[in-house]
Amino acid sequence: MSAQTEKHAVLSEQLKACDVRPTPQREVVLKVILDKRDHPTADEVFARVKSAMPTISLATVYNCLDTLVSCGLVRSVNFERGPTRYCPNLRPHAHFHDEQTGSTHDIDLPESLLQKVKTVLPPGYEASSVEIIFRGKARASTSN
Amino acid sequence: MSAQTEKHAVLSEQLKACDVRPTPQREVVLKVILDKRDHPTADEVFARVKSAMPTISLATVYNCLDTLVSCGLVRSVNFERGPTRYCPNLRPHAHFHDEQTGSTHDIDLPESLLQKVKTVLPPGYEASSVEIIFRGKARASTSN
DNA sequence: CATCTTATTGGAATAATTCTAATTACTACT
DNA sequence: AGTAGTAATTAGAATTATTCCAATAAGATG
Repeated sequence: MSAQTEKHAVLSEQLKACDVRPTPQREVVLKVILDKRDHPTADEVFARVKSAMPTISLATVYNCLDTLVSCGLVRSVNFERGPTRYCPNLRPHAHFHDEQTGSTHDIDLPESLLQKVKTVLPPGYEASSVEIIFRGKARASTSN
Repeated sequence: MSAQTEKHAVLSEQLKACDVRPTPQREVVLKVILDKRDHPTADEVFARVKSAMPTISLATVYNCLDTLVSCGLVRSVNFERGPTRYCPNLRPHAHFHDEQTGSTHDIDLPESLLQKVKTVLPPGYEASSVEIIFRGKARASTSN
């Protein structure tokens, strides 16, 4: 089995495991998000996907992204005003938003910290997720 | 001095202290945000402001909100996809977003926790702010 | 292979925000 | 007070981001 075919099979399995039909569109959307590990907007995903599949529509990209988010293969993030961004990193992590460059960096979060943070919740509050966004400046920045 | 006049004077002072001209529009926008302590969108602020000042324009509401945010009298928050919301609570706090009701609750954050959270940042990262958003369900919910 | 369901498509519709150019309100001088 | 200069407001147009819709296509089920 070629590397290509195998990679394809992996994506396909990930989708099936979430009970969503592994359509070519979903596979290619998932692929471009996993390939370049940044935080693209739907439009940016659309642009990247078009080279592999020129006939795909923007509506489908939105549909696929929503599907991938709701089955947990991709996370969506909203920094300030502006389009929703999509994130391939599924480990618990925070986002650091560099205000000078506009770039976004993932910051791994140990489970212990997440637990600690949840202790500020008054009784009766059940958090299913915790999102942490830092803003500021970073010395060396390459990713986004 | 009447309570009304005095309140007016306070708002006016707050604006001047930030080096922004205390225009009637800015005062009324700030007032409606401080009066009902929820997390309104620009449109909701516009609707509330219109009863006090029917001639105000939506563009002005956006302008005033931007000004108030940048001089630190109001905070802006972005939950998922959707319009920016504005928050009168200036104490350090997190937001709890109740997924059933859609309501948002402020959760006070002790300074010690903020410090603790910042320890996850690698060297070279300087955070000027930390935003924390919980999502989940809360037992008793009234505010938003 | 007929039927039923689900996904995709392109375009129109809506929502949220920003831009623009014209007017109005202040401020600072004289 | 009068006027030049700057800043704020206004209404509406323009832009951006996203969703909706109706028609077609693809896949699953029996």
